[in-house]
Amino acid sequence: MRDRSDTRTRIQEVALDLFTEHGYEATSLREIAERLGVTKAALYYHFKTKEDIVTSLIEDRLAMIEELLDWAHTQPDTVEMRREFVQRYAEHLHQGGHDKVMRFLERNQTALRDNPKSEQMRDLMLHVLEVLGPAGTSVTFRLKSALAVFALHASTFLLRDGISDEERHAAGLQVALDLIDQGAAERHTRV
Amino acid sequence: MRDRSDTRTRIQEVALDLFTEHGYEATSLREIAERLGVTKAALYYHFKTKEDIVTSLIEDRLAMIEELLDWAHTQPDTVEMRREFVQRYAEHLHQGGHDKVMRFLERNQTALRDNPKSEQMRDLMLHVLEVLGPAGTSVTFRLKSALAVFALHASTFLLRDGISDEERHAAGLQVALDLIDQGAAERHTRV
DNA sequence: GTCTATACTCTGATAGAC
DNA sequence: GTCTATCAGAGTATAGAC
Repeated sequence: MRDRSDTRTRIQEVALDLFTEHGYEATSLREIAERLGVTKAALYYHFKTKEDIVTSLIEDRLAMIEELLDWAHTQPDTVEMRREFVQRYAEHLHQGGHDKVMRFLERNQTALRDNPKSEQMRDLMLHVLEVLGPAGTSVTFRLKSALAVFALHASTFLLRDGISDEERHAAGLQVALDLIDQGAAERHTRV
Repeated sequence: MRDRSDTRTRIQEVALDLFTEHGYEATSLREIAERLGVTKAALYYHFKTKEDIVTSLIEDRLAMIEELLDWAHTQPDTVEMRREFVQRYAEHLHQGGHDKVMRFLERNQTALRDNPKSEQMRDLMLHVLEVLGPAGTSVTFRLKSALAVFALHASTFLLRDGISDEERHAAGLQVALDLIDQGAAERHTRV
């Protein structure tokens, strides 16, 4: 992956920024090219289509979640496992800009709904939610599990004032773990 | 507002559906017109621009949140007030399809970022978060307050299986109130 | 209040020179 | 690996008939 050209990487970075800031559909290839100081045609040398840029952005992230899910399926279904799962998830999320990718996907869910890789991501995220809040458990339990994941994704931009990214991540993780613990207490109180 | 023509209302309904499902930018006026069985030009009789359709969709919602914020500012800053605030917010949200509007806005944040009414909504939502988790309180407290609001917005589509909308709303409200209560307990544990 | 017809702009994408 | 030139299609929007 690192033997790719520098331009290719720069295209990915600029595209991710613009897609997240202005939206996928609202960002034209002309805009990306302009910010890079090249022409549209140059982009087409590196990526066959606009959709291909998105695909390249998502792939690493998909692999990481798949790996994490594989691990979870070898573990017993306990609170400790779910805590550990959330911790690993958070760790991976803040590596290699994967939180940026998740933010991009969240903000462009609808525009990307026909993108195969994006569908795959939605599918994997449902599996993540299934690990943290299996079907058959109470509604509030499952909702809290989903919120735990969202807390990790959103802590970066939900907390505004002058605090560092590390503090944001720590707060997100703490709140997520709190939600997991609460779930454990009420998990079987109603179905 | 009810003295408006039926066609106008139908345009709003179809537009909201398509904007939410396929995304704002990805939805063309041709698509909306086709689904309604009219021509593009007919749309332009009722709305001056595509952006105007969005504006008309948001207005009611803006008024309701403003009203709620006005109420909050006459109240003392206590846990009871915040619980009451959340309950009223939830009630308003599920009236007149306002949850649909919020979902549309959440899913199209980026595409709508230059829309004045959408900016106004973001601004009001920051005030809502400020009521529930004032600046100066702990980071986790504020994050939980934000998650409480998100729980209300998201309960409708975060819970998939065969449960009714009423059950979804009830679960969302319960989880939101839980988060508010927790915040009260830890509010001053750190700044 | 809704139509047809049309103007104009921008989009993603391709072909072929350097 | 990047360029110029160009394409067809779709976008929003307008003018004017009915």
